[in-house]
Amino acid sequence: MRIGELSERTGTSRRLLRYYEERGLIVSTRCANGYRDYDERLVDRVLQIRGLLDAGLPTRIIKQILPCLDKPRVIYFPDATPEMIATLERERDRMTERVACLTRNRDAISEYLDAVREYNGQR
Amino acid sequence: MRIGELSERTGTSRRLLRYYEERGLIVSTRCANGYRDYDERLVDRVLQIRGLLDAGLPTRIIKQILPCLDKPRVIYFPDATPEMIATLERERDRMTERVACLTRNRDAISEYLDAVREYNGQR
DNA sequence: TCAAACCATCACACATGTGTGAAGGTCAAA
DNA sequence: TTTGACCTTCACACATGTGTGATGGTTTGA
Repeated sequence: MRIGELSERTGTSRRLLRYYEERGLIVSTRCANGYRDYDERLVDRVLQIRGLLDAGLPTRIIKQILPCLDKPRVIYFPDATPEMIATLERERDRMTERVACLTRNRDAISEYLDAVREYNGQR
Repeated sequence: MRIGELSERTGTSRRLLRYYEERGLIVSTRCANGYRDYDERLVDRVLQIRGLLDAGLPTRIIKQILPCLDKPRVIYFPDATPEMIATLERERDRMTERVACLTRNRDAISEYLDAVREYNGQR
Protein backbone atom coordinates (compact mmCIF):
# COMPACT_ATOMS: atom_id res chain seq x y z
CA MET A 1 0.00 0.00 0.00
CA ARG A 2 1.11 3.57 -0.48
CA ILE A 3 1.75 6.13 2.19
CA GLY A 4 -1.69 7.70 2.01
CA GLU A 5 -3.43 4.47 2.85
CA LEU A 6 -1.05 3.62 5.65
CA SER A 7 -1.54 7.10 6.99
CA GLU A 8 -5.30 6.76 7.02
CA ARG A 9 -5.31 3.27 8.46
CA THR A 10 -3.02 4.22 11.32
CA GLY A 11 -4.13 7.77 11.96
CA THR A 12 -0.56 8.89 11.48
CA SER A 13 0.50 11.77 9.26
CA ARG A 14 2.57 11.03 6.18
CA ARG A 15 5.22 13.24 7.64
CA LEU A 16 5.54 11.00 10.65
CA LEU A 17 5.59 7.82 8.60
CA ARG A 18 8.56 9.20 6.69
CA TYR A 19 10.14 10.23 9.97
CA TYR A 20 9.74 6.76 11.45
CA GLU A 21 11.34 5.35 8.35
CA GLU A 22 14.21 7.81 8.58
CA ARG A 23 14.73 6.63 12.16
CA GLY A 24 14.76 3.03 11.04
CA LEU A 25 11.52 1.99 12.72
CA ILE A 26 9.78 0.91 9.55
CA VAL A 27 10.92 0.04 6.07
CA SER A 28 9.38 0.46 2.67
CA THR A 29 10.16 -0.67 -0.83
CA ARG A 30 9.93 1.74 -3.71
CA CYS A 31 7.76 1.46 -6.78
CA ALA A 32 9.21 2.25 -10.17
CA ASN A 33 7.99 5.81 -9.85
CA GLY A 34 9.68 6.33 -6.50
CA TYR A 35 6.54 6.00 -4.40
CA ARG A 36 6.92 4.14 -1.13
CA ASP A 37 5.24 0.76 -0.98
CA TYR A 38 4.32 -0.63 2.43
CA ASP A 39 3.65 -4.15 3.55
CA GLU A 40 0.29 -4.89 5.10
CA ARG A 41 1.92 -5.76 8.40
CA LEU A 42 3.13 -2.21 8.84
CA VAL A 43 -0.31 -1.17 9.99
CA ASP A 44 0.13 -3.03 13.26
CA ARG A 45 3.75 -2.06 13.45
CA VAL A 46 2.99 1.64 13.19
CA LEU A 47 0.28 1.37 15.82
CA GLN A 48 2.75 -0.35 18.09
CA ILE A 49 5.32 2.37 17.50
CA ARG A 50 2.81 5.06 18.32
CA GLY A 51 1.85 3.34 21.52
CA LEU A 52 5.43 3.10 22.64
CA LEU A 53 6.16 6.70 21.71
CA ASP A 54 3.10 7.79 23.64
CA ALA A 55 4.37 5.81 26.61
CA GLY A 56 7.54 7.82 26.63
CA LEU A 57 10.01 5.65 24.75
CA PRO A 58 12.24 7.46 22.28
CA THR A 59 12.63 6.16 18.72
CA ARG A 60 16.19 5.12 19.50
CA ILE A 61 14.98 2.58 22.06
CA ILE A 62 11.95 1.54 20.09
CA LYS A 63 14.19 0.68 17.21
CA GLN A 64 16.22 -1.60 19.43
CA ILE A 65 13.33 -3.49 20.93
CA LEU A 66 11.14 -3.83 17.86
CA PRO A 67 13.01 -6.78 16.33
CA CYS A 68 12.33 -8.83 19.46
CA LEU A 69 8.61 -8.33 19.15
CA ASP A 70 7.94 -9.93 15.82
CA LYS A 71 5.06 -12.34 16.01
CA PRO A 72 6.59 -15.46 14.52
CA ARG A 73 9.44 -15.39 16.99
CA VAL A 74 12.50 -14.98 14.88
CA ILE A 75 15.33 -15.49 17.22
CA TYR A 76 17.86 -12.94 16.40
CA PHE A 77 20.84 -14.63 17.84
CA PRO A 78 23.49 -13.14 15.65
CA ASP A 79 23.09 -9.73 17.19
CA ALA A 80 22.14 -10.94 20.64
CA THR A 81 25.33 -9.42 21.94
CA PRO A 82 25.77 -9.04 25.69
CA GLU A 83 25.30 -5.30 25.28
CA MET A 84 22.03 -5.85 23.47
CA ILE A 85 20.84 -8.20 26.16
CA ALA A 86 21.76 -5.68 28.81
CA THR A 87 19.90 -2.95 26.96
CA LEU A 88 16.81 -5.10 26.69
CA GLU A 89 16.92 -5.96 30.36
CA ARG A 90 17.31 -2.33 31.28
CA GLU A 91 14.43 -1.25 29.10
CA ARG A 92 12.26 -4.08 30.34
CA ASP A 93 12.87 -2.88 33.89
CA ARG A 94 12.16 0.71 33.01
CA MET A 95 8.93 -0.35 31.38
CA THR A 96 7.97 -2.22 34.51
CA GLU A 97 8.60 0.92 36.52
CA ARG A 98 6.50 2.93 34.16
CA VAL A 99 3.68 0.45 34.41
CA ALA A 100 3.82 0.64 38.19
CA CYS A 101 3.84 4.42 38.18
CA LEU A 102 0.99 4.69 35.70
CA THR A 103 -1.09 2.06 37.46
CA ARG A 104 -0.60 3.71 40.82
CA ASN A 105 -1.59 7.11 39.58
CA ARG A 106 -4.41 5.89 37.42
CA ASP A 107 -5.90 4.04 40.37
CA ALA A 108 -5.66 7.20 42.42
CA ILE A 109 -7.52 9.08 39.72
CA SER A 110 -10.17 6.37 39.66
CA GLU A 111 -10.60 6.60 43.40
CA TYR A 112 -10.87 10.33 43.19
CA LEU A 113 -13.52 10.06 40.50
CA ASP A 114 -15.43 7.55 42.61
CA ALA A 115 -15.34 9.92 45.55
CA VAL A 116 -16.54 12.81 43.45
CA ARG A 117 -19.37 10.78 42.02
CA GLU A 118 -20.46 9.66 45.45
CA TYR A 119 -20.39 13.22 46.68
CA ASN A 120 -22.42 14.43 43.74
CA GLY A 121 -24.81 11.52 44.07
CA GLN A 122 -25.75 12.23 47.68
CA ARG A 123 -26.18 15.90 47.12
CA MET B 1 14.83 22.41 52.78
CA ARG B 2 16.60 24.38 50.12
CA ILE B 3 16.82 23.55 46.45
CA GLY B 4 20.18 21.82 46.70
CA GLU B 5 18.93 19.27 49.16
CA LEU B 6 15.73 18.61 47.24
CA SER B 7 17.82 18.22 44.13
CA GLU B 8 20.06 15.64 45.73
CA ARG B 9 17.27 13.73 47.40
CA THR B 10 15.31 13.42 44.18
CA GLY B 11 18.11 13.16 41.67
CA THR B 12 16.65 16.12 39.85
CA SER B 13 18.64 19.13 38.70
CA ARG B 14 17.96 22.49 40.28
CA ARG B 15 17.11 23.74 36.85
CA LEU B 16 14.30 21.23 36.56
CA LEU B 17 12.97 21.93 40.03
CA ARG B 18 12.61 25.58 39.07
CA TYR B 19 11.03 24.53 35.82
CA TYR B 20 8.47 22.33 37.57
CA GLU B 21 7.66 25.24 39.84
CA GLU B 22 7.27 27.56 36.88
CA ARG B 23 4.82 25.06 35.40
CA GLY B 24 2.89 24.96 38.67
CA LEU B 25 3.72 21.38 39.59
CA ILE B 26 5.35 22.23 42.88
CA VAL B 27 5.34 25.24 45.16
CA SER B 28 7.89 26.76 47.44
CA THR B 29 7.97 29.45 50.03
CA ARG B 30 10.77 31.96 50.10
CA CYS B 31 13.18 32.64 52.92
CA ALA B 32 14.01 36.21 53.85
CA ASN B 33 17.01 36.10 51.57
CA GLY B 34 14.99 34.96 48.58
CA TYR B 35 16.04 31.33 48.72
CA ARG B 36 13.36 28.77 47.94
CA ASP B 37 12.21 26.71 50.89
CA TYR B 38 10.64 23.33 50.20
CA ASP B 39 8.37 21.22 52.30
CA GLU B 40 9.53 17.73 53.16
CA ARG B 41 6.64 16.23 51.23
CA LEU B 42 7.99 17.60 47.98
CA VAL B 43 10.51 14.78 47.82
CA ASP B 44 7.77 12.28 47.06
CA ARG B 45 5.96 14.75 44.91
CA VAL B 46 8.95 15.39 42.70
CA LEU B 47 9.58 11.66 42.35
CA GLN B 48 5.98 11.23 41.32
CA ILE B 49 6.27 14.00 38.76
CA ARG B 50 9.37 12.46 37.29
CA GLY B 51 7.68 9.12 36.98
CA LEU B 52 4.74 10.60 35.17
CA LEU B 53 6.95 12.63 32.86
CA ASP B 54 8.94 9.54 32.09
CA ALA B 55 5.72 7.74 31.27
CA GLY B 56 4.92 10.32 28.65
CA LEU B 57 2.58 12.73 30.40
CA PRO B 58 3.21 16.41 29.76
CA THR B 59 3.43 18.87 32.63
CA ARG B 60 0.12 20.37 31.59
CA ILE B 61 -1.70 17.13 32.34
CA ILE B 62 0.37 16.28 35.38
CA LYS B 63 -0.60 19.60 36.88
CA GLN B 64 -4.24 18.74 36.42
CA ILE B 65 -4.13 15.31 37.96
CA LEU B 66 -1.74 15.98 40.82
CA PRO B 67 -4.32 17.56 43.14
CA CYS B 68 -6.37 14.35 43.02
CA LEU B 69 -3.49 12.28 44.21
CA ASP B 70 -2.83 13.81 47.58
CA LYS B 71 -2.54 11.19 50.25
CA PRO B 72 -5.04 12.43 52.79
CA ARG B 73 -7.81 12.57 50.22
CA VAL B 74 -8.76 16.20 50.06
CA ILE B 75 -11.83 16.22 47.97
CA TYR B 76 -11.54 19.10 45.68
CA PHE B 77 -15.15 19.59 44.91
CA PRO B 78 -15.12 23.29 44.20
CA ASP B 79 -13.26 22.80 40.96
CA ALA B 80 -14.71 19.41 40.15
CA THR B 81 -16.32 20.95 37.11
CA PRO B 82 -17.76 18.66 34.46
CA GLU B 83 -14.86 19.57 32.20
CA MET B 84 -12.38 18.61 34.89
CA ILE B 85 -14.14 15.30 35.43
CA ALA B 86 -14.08 14.65 31.71
CA THR B 87 -10.37 15.44 31.56
CA LEU B 88 -9.63 13.07 34.39
CA GLU B 89 -11.63 10.29 32.81
CA ARG B 90 -9.87 10.80 29.52
CA GLU B 91 -6.45 10.75 31.11
CA ARG B 92 -7.33 7.74 33.20
CA ASP B 93 -8.27 5.91 30.02
CA ARG B 94 -5.13 6.98 28.24
CA MET B 95 -3.07 5.78 31.16
CA THR B 96 -4.83 2.44 31.01
CA GLU B 97 -3.96 2.19 27.33
CA ARG B 98 -0.37 3.03 28.07
CA VAL B 99 -0.22 0.38 30.75
CA ALA B 100 -1.60 -2.19 28.33
CA CYS B 101 0.88 -1.22 25.62
CA LEU B 102 3.85 -1.22 27.96
CA THR B 103 2.85 -4.50 29.56
CA ARG B 104 2.35 -6.19 26.23
CA ASN B 105 5.70 -5.07 24.89
CA ARG B 106 7.55 -5.68 28.09
CA ASP B 107 6.24 -9.22 28.22
CA ALA B 108 7.37 -9.74 24.66
CA ILE B 109 10.84 -8.56 25.60
CA SER B 110 10.85 -10.92 28.55
CA GLU B 111 9.88 -13.82 26.33
CA TYR B 112 12.57 -12.91 23.90
CA LEU B 113 15.14 -12.79 26.66
CA ASP B 114 13.98 -16.17 27.91
CA ALA B 115 14.36 -17.62 24.44
CA VAL B 116 17.83 -16.18 24.06
CA ARG B 117 18.89 -17.51 27.43
CA GLU B 118 17.58 -20.95 26.59
CA TYR B 119 19.41 -20.90 23.29
CA ASN B 120 22.65 -19.84 24.92
CA GLY B 121 22.19 -22.37 27.68
CA GLN B 122 21.92 -25.38 25.38
CA ARG B 123 24.83 -24.38 23.23
C1' DT C 1 -5.15 17.54 -22.55
C1' DC C 2 -5.78 19.27 -18.30
C1' DA C 3 -7.19 19.19 -13.40
C1' DA C 4 -7.14 16.76 -9.18
C1' DA C 5 -5.13 13.77 -6.25
C1' DC C 6 -1.48 11.38 -5.28
C1' DC C 7 3.63 11.09 -4.35
C1' DA C 8 8.67 12.90 -3.49
C1' DT C 9 12.28 15.81 -0.97
C1' DC C 10 13.54 19.64 1.73
C1' DA C 11 13.39 23.32 4.87
C1' DC C 12 11.68 26.03 8.30
C1' DA C 13 9.06 26.20 12.58
C1' DC C 14 7.32 24.96 17.11
C1' DA C 15 6.51 22.90 21.85
C1' DT C 16 8.58 20.49 25.48
C1' DG C 17 11.92 18.83 28.62
C1' DT C 18 16.54 19.61 29.73
C1' DG C 19 21.63 21.37 29.94
C1' DT C 20 24.79 25.13 30.64
C1' DG C 21 26.63 29.25 31.74
C1' DA C 22 26.68 34.26 32.85
C1' DA C 23 26.07 37.87 36.35
C1' DG C 24 25.27 38.66 40.75
C1' DG C 25 23.41 38.14 45.91
C1' DT C 26 24.01 35.45 50.73
C1' DC C 27 26.26 33.06 54.21
C1' DA C 28 29.49 30.41 56.89
C1' DA C 29 34.00 29.11 58.05
C1' DA C 30 38.99 30.12 57.86
C1' DT D 1 37.77 39.86 55.44
C1' DT D 2 38.02 36.85 52.03
C1' DT D 3 36.89 32.40 49.91
C1' DG D 4 33.82 28.91 48.60
C1' DA D 5 29.49 27.01 48.48
C1' DC D 6 25.21 28.08 48.26
C1' DC D 7 21.28 30.72 46.10
C1' DT D 8 18.88 34.05 42.50
C1' DT D 9 17.26 35.27 37.51
C1' DC D 10 17.95 35.12 32.72
C1' DA D 11 19.24 33.62 28.29
C1' DC D 12 20.85 30.77 24.91
C1' DA D 13 21.11 26.01 23.21
C1' DC D 14 19.78 21.34 22.07
C1' DA D 15 17.22 16.88 21.04
C1' DT D 16 12.94 15.03 19.87
C1' DG D 17 8.47 14.52 17.94
C1' DT D 18 5.51 16.94 15.02
C1' DG D 19 3.20 20.53 11.74
C1' DT D 20 3.29 23.10 7.49
C1' DG D 21 4.38 24.60 3.21
C1' DA D 22 7.24 25.07 -1.04
C1' DT D 23 8.54 22.90 -5.27
C1' DG D 24 8.04 19.48 -8.40
C1' DG D 25 7.07 14.60 -10.43
C1' DT D 26 3.19 10.84 -11.53
C1' DT D 27 -1.22 9.03 -12.40
C1' DT D 28 -5.97 8.94 -13.33
C1' DG D 29 -10.35 10.43 -14.89
C1' DA D 30 -13.24 14.08 -17.19
